[in-house]
Amino acid sequence: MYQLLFREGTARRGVFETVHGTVQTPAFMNVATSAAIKGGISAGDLETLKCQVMLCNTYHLHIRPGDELIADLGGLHRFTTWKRPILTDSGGFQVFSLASLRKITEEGVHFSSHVDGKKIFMGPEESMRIQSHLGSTIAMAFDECIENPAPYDYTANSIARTARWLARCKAEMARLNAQPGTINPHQLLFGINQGATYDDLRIQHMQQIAEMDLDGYAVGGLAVGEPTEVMYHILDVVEPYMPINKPRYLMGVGTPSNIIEGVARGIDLFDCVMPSRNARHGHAFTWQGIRNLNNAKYERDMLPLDEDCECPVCQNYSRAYIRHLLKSGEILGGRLLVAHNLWFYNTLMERIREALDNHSFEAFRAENCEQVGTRI
RNA sequence: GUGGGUAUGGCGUAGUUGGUUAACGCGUCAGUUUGUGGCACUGAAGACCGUGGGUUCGAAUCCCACUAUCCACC
Repeated sequence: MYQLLFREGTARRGVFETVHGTVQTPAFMNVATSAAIKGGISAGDLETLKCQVMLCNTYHLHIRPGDELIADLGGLHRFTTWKRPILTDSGGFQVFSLASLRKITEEGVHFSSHVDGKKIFMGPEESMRIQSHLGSTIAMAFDECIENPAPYDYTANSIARTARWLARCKAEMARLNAQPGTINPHQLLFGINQGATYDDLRIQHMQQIAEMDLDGYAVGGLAVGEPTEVMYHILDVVEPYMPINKPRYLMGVGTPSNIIEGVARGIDLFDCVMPSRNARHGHAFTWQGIRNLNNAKYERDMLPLDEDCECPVCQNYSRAYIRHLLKSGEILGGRLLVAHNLWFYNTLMERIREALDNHSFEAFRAENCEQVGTRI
């Protein structure tokens, strides 16, 4: 149950109640594709890092270790020991990212497993069944994330099919939630807006799925190669058609400034692999911008990653030590950077919420966002 | 001491019927990364090819000497 507390311009401050606890929005969901944050961060660490929601992936967990196995073991919460909300992505994005191995039909998508090449079929019902087995707090609809650029006609056909799939997702989710023995009988379902970069198709599809009265709405198919201004434009275009009393999720986004600009355009939830992936490649997000800890200039730098950061890493470790760990291939280097970056992202959201609470979001945005002044 | 082998960017190597800007891996330096098929990807710097002579239009490549190093033998 989402409650919109108030708005500053289009930006929203809200509270999202779930069976696994409350989420203060705007919020960033920490990506744990295979039921683990890459880089060695545990569920216990995540609490310390101020994470509110963990995000896992249907496709990956279906392939390994198998959703039925996880169901037999009591679901994702018990499996991972994470007690707060979990959102599971539907596998729809893999239709896009594994494009060379797929075949899309009205029924669903035929994949080849990236692990062993085995043929896999996933459609709306399969995705809902898997996510029900996982027992996540929020299930995402099974959609097609259209690649960029995409022809108009292809996009029009695709979003019509994604809408039909959504109806099937909703029916199947209702059926599964009502079944005795379901791990999370209150599992929520979010629909996903598509339409590539076409204003009219985006609006048309948003209107269509808004009528289905789902538990939340996501904007998908963005940050897939289009210019940032185009992404912002699509958000501006779609926002008026998103239900006001439902949480809104911008999938896969983004940089700190992308997130601030997303909040400014009425988005409540975000997720992105950047803080973890970039950390593994040596980048630290800081309030002074990105630092590449591989750079030679940090060789003798005994300052913390970010002098303005209160995270456990910055309280204890120096840039020089972390650079050494990275150069030596020690996994601790990546682990410390991932921890710092997740703290940074979760703290960014905290500061955004504080700014909203103080009715100073626009000032915060102007101070930090690259669209206006640029720091992060 | 005798015989034989080897000497190519920081390290390890490729490169001989002599022919345009000497290749590769690692390392170094820098960049990329947006619902994660990723200790990934892209790019850059860096060598007058042990030293000195010689042959040749032309030598990392052939010849001589020297130096260093390795192996075997006395």
